[in-house]
Amino acid sequence: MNETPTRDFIRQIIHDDLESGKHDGIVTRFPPEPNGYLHIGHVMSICLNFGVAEETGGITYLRFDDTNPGKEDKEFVDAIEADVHWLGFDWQDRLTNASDYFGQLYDAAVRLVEMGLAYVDSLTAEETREYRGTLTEPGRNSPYRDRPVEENLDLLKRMRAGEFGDGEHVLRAKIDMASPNMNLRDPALYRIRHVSHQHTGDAWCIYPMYDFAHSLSDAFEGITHSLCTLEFEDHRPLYDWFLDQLKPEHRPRQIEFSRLNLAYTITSKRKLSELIGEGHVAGWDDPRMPTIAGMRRRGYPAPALRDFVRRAGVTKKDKLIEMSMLENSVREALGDAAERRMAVLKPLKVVLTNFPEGQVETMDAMNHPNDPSRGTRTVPFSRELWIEQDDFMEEAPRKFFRLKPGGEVRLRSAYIIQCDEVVKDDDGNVIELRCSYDPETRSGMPKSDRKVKGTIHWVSAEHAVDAQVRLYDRLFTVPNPNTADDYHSVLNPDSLETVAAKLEPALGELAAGEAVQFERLGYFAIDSRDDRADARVFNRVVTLRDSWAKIEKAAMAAEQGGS
RNA sequence: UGGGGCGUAGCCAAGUGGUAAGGCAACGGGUUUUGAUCCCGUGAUUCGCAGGUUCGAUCCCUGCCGCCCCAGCCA
Repeated sequence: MNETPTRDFIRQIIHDDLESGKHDGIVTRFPPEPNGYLHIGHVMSICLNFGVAEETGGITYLRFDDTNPGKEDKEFVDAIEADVHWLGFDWQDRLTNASDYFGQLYDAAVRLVEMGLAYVDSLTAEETREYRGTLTEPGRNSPYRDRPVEENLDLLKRMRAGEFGDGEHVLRAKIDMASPNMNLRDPALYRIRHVSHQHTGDAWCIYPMYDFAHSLSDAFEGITHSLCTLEFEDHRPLYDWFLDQLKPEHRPRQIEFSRLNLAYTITSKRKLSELIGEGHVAGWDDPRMPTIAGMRRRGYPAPALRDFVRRAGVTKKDKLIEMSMLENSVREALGDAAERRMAVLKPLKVVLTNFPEGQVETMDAMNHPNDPSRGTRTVPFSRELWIEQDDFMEEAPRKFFRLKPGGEVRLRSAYIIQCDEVVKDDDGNVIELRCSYDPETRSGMPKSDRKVKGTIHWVSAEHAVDAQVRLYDRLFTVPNPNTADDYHSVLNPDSLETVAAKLEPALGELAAGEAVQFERLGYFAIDSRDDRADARVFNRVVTLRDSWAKIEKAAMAAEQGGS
């Protein structure tokens, strides 16, 4: 897997800044708000910020943007740290919080007041909205806008001292109420919130707003390039305004790139949280969730996620990337890494009528057919086997290479068998196949290379390990659930199917965290939450590509086309 | 109808004055004891549209069209 990034427009700017000597080293930051779990969109930002620093020998801060106590939680802090580490990045001792700078931020606010560039406003929230104007009409100055500096200073000190209730006053920058850029219409700098903060406790009852805190925190940390998403583009004039007025030692530059959206998913923290609350998924780490925790539990390898965002690229164009691109990265990573095993998801009994009762043979199966150096494992073989229901068809089309009445098929790493008799229950359902095996066709024997069209997987019934296997599909039925009137209406009711599977014995001892390929089916990983030694639980990471499914689908479409 | 962005194949994405890289998907074919992997091959007379400048434009200019973001004391 190629992890070398192409030089996107941001890396080009950084390259140029190093070349020109504008900067001697690069400093970036990943600044999540700890109010939810990280998702696939954040992976892009993490890889960009940490990646760009790694590539240039620079450094990256993990800074929690904790300016809004009440919405933020320690659980999210811990999850975010775990997720960033798991993705493969290390901030070393550079873990900071916006709250670390509350003192400096307050001093900066006082300075703005002293410079006549900020004032305490006493309008209500509703009044403020009315005064702000609209997209097409300018706003009006607040009647409190021209309070004298001394009065502002006094009021600000008393706000900080806790003399006022929530919402009574707010500190605002004095910029331009007629600006076509709404962000410049005297934005709020501080609001009163009598809420204790996870880090600062009750030391403060006024908290800084994002724009003010972010711009200055970047400056305090010596961030050279502050990379964020497109919706902050028209905040940049404000970001720069703080730097222009306060002239901190370091001057960071904000650069915006487009968010990464994945088809058939949503990344709104609010909606994700609702899915959990309403019980549509089991939690933030449900394997169907587009969260890092969910994808990890599902079994996506971290390198696959990194590869995926590298291939998606960094640009300013809105993107909605197809699921197949992510799946390709996952399959590519697992194709090399995962050892092969056999498992039957929907079992159908096969009895080998000419195989001695009670006899057990031991087959050698390759752990990785594309890499013989990874050795073999033994698989028991006996008179009664399980095969996949889908691998038998009573009335099969010509192109069906699997088992059919009177037909032959090869059992992977074992013998060639022939289907002699189909046993049905009273309702006509096929419940058992009576077959005969050809003793001369055992894998490795001279006659084993006899030409047989199909090869299917199997598990010896008496040796099979029972397991629950969870088959996941996309969470939504439409590519862009965000455009639906109500995303609930496009939830995929079949996003999870649970089956009672039969596994080859070796899978009973598989270590957690190790993904394997169930041959002909897909990649599977042990569920980190529900698996037990005596009750195995596997998650399907992703299916294998399936050209037979395509042929079937095409055939069905042709039939319906009514020729 | 204010401001800020963006428009290159179904989805991503290079190229930015010299005659359209690459990946994913799709579709053919070959190898194969996974209908997997692997390998080979197929796609833009054209870069949102219309004019203009130029010997020559995806790239420069003008106009138009479409999509996204902004009216939290959220981030």
